[in-house]
Amino acid sequence: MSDAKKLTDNQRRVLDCLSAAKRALTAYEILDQVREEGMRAPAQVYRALEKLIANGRVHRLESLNAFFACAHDHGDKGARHAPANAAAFAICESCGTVEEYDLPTEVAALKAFLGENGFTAGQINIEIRGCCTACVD
Amino acid sequence: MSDAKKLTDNQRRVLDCLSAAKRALTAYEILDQVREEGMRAPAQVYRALEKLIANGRVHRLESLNAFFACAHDHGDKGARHAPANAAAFAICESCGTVEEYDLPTEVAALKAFLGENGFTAGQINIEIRGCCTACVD
DNA sequence: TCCGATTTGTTATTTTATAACATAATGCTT
DNA sequence: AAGCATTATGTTATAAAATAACAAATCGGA
Repeated sequence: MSDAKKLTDNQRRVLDCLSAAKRALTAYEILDQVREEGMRAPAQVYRALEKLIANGRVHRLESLNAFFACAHDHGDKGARHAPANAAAFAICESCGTVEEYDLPTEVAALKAFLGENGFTAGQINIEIRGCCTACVD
Repeated sequence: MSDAKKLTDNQRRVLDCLSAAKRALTAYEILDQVREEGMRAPAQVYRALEKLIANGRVHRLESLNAFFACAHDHGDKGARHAPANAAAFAICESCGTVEEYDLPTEVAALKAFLGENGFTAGQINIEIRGCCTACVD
């Protein structure tokens, strides 16, 4: 009873494309790259992304309207995200590189704070714009 | 030498519209409401929003593609956000209500953590989807 | 009052994302 | 293996969100 869902061909194409990038790609950038593999329409890409996101294999970076392959292990044995986990994304505004960080402590603190204010937290999204190590020179 | 910028008529119209809402409004929802006051085109709304965001009077909620009036005091004397501050937005998925919370401690911790990883943090965006007090019943 | 900078109004276009629907593939259950 | 539901696919069209470009108007300080 593994959580791993077998990916369809289209989902695999989209995920491979994202995994090969260090930065986030828009749906249309992905489409450009998978066109030669037979995917022709935006809806096909968006559908694949929808599933990949549901599986925890891809994250959507809201502030970029773009998508990023999850840094965690999602091998065929399927170690997907536990729902309680959450990540923060550091986005370099110079080179576009994205780093994903796990912040279990910080996220727990945030949920606790919100809970005290009567808010039941679900999906948490943390995105930080800035400048990465390679670009500070 | 106040930080307060005097708002233009269009900026005032857009801000008033947002201030009257407890939820975030999209640019086109704003446009619908200010049409009767003479604003006709998306570009006019987006331009007003751009300035209001730069002034710290309005926040953009990235995960909604929508805009929200800042909860802080921005009277004519102009207490705008210090750049170091950051906020988190709790978005109720049931009623759409948005609550803005200051999280100076959490944000400082986040910046420190990123700094240790060689990342210089700029704009920080934290958005939490969930369920508000009024909607848990 | 003059000059530069900013704001405005406007039209057109780009970018991002869904709707709708017929067909095809997949995975159970028997 | 046959039937049946579910899920995925391909396709066309459209909606929603944001920006480009440019001429005209307005604002604010020397």
